[in-house]
Amino acid sequence: MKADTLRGHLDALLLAVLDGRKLHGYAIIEALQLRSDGALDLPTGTVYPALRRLERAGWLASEWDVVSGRKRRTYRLTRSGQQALAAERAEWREFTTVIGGVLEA
Amino acid sequence: MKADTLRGHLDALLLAVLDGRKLHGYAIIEALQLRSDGALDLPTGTVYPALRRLERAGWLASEWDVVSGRKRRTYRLTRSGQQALAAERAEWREFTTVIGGVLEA
DNA sequence: CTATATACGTAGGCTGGCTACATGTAGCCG
DNA sequence: CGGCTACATGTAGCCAGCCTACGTATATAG
Repeated sequence: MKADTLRGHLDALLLAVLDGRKLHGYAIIEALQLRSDGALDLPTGTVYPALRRLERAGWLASEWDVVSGRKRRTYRLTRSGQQALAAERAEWREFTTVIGGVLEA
Repeated sequence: MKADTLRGHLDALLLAVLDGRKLHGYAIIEALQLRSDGALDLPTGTVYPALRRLERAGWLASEWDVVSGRKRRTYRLTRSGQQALAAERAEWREFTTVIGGVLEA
């Protein structure tokens, strides 16, 4: 998959992977690998800044915890993050309808 | 639709709209509007440079003609443009499967 | 004691579509 | 006939957003 195609959909992926569960950054990267059968392997330099951005936007909340000596910042969706996720999903459907419609006409 | 989501899919759109017919730049923009029910309204500063790039890549060929006093550069798919379009379509299907799979899991 | 996996983070670069601008013709409306 | 809108092509430079490359640190296996 070309690298640039991800653009504009990163937020949706991060929100979706946190839907209904709390995960820390490293686990988010692994979860995305799993759910995509290895197709998505996001670098930390992409994911960590994005998570902080989403937190600043009020869509995620985080707290530190320590698991076997290692510090983790664990993220969860906020109420408004849930709404943002719903909006992102709607936009995804519209996007695929529009582009897909042109490609398969 | 967010502006940046288009990134990485523009070539596919342009190739697809030229599949089986010849069109000039202005008509390409209109054709994309039509096929997308108005959702896609690409600026000329996006389309014209992209067409020249695709021509340099060997995927399009163009020729000038004059219709009622106005000059038009009319584009058509080359053989290798056809192949590129097929590849773009395959990539689109993979892309939507991967991202859609994560969003709707 | 070294390698690997786990874990977080930032600075700066790159790329590709967009904004803004420049140019010109045809046809319509008042 | 004068101005406005639609038609038609094109470039220079900006900027958002993701990635590359780096830096830091602990736990566990061999």
